[in-house]
Amino acid sequence: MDIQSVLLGFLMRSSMTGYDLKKAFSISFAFFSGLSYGSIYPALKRLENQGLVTKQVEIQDGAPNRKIYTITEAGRKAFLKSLRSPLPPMQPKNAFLMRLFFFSHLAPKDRKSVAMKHLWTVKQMQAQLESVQPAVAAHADRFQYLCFEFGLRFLNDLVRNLSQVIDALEEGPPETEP
Amino acid sequence: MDIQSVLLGFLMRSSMTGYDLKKAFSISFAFFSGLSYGSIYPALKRLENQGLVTKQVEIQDGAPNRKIYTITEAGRKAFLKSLRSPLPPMQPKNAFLMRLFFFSHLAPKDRKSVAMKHLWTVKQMQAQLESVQPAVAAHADRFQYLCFEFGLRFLNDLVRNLSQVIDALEEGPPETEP
DNA sequence: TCGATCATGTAATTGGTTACATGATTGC
DNA sequence: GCAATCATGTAACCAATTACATGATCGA
Repeated sequence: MDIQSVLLGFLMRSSMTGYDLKKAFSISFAFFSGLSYGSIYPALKRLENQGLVTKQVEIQDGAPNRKIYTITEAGRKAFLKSLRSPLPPMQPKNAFLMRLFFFSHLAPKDRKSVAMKHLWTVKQMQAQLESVQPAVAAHADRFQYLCFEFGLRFLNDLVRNLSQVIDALEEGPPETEP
Repeated sequence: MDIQSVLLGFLMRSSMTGYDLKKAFSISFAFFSGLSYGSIYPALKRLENQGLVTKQVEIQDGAPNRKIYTITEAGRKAFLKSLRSPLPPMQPKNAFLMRLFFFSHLAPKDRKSVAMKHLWTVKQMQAQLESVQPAVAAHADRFQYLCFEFGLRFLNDLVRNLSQVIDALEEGPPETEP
């Protein structure tokens, strides 16, 4: 799902500014993605050119004028179409696996160190996601909560998987000690 | 791990051409990444400029001259350094979760359809990875085999996780039928 | 008084992909 | 005769990030 469709998805519920959209996105997708203004504002411009959203300008004094974007009928149609369209083939990129692939070039203690550090960061993510549970439970709809639970299970599985790798690392042929 | 380090990683074992490197990479990393000539050749040029590899040209008649790249001492050092360097914070991007997040806008049967199709593609990947097992067992070193096993478990877990999402989809409040 | 929040946007840069351009050899 | 393999490289393009630019208001 491209950025334009995501923005349309949020605008399905209510009209918003680019700034609001960034916040909504950060809260909801913090775990599995990210978005910056440098991509949001141009995307909104494109959506407007394509007639998928309309813009109302609210004049402000101190700050820049707020530009509130509202989804159009065409926008709703486009969003629903993209929501049903086939998912692109996924490639689970994994920086840690790249390292592991070349571990033969590393001393045993370095291998363990790299792997353990990675496991630790994953556990950090896990803790962080768990800590958000009350907020999610309060605001998410049924499907958004399913996303959250998917994330929890995903990280749980990842921790188990990495732990097995680390175990296998330990079991390795005992290297000659000095 | 950036592209340059990966190329150095392969060159640690033996000298190769850009063409060979692409093949080596495709075989080893097909599951979790991809690389094209459009990034390999420029990367080799950068590595050469930085003195991390040297180039020997083998004159050929029909085809373009083969350019065999060999890693230097500086290259080995750089590779080992990058292998031990901290992993960048990972973000498990997931196109399916984006969809799921907005599922409330979809009819129940469309939800199930999208989710089932995704599950099917993941199962395809799983089957494909399993089919490569003999080749991997024959050529991979200990750590490369660990990568392979990680991949198998990863896909297995993903299938379980998605199945649970699909189950929850079915359990949903019965919508009024026409 | 300092940082956060509100609010917009552009320019430079990154890190890739896809398509284009070339052309001989080998196996089916 | 046609597809695949060998072998290099560039140019156009794409989607995104980061840094830059601006500036008021409000709470600790």
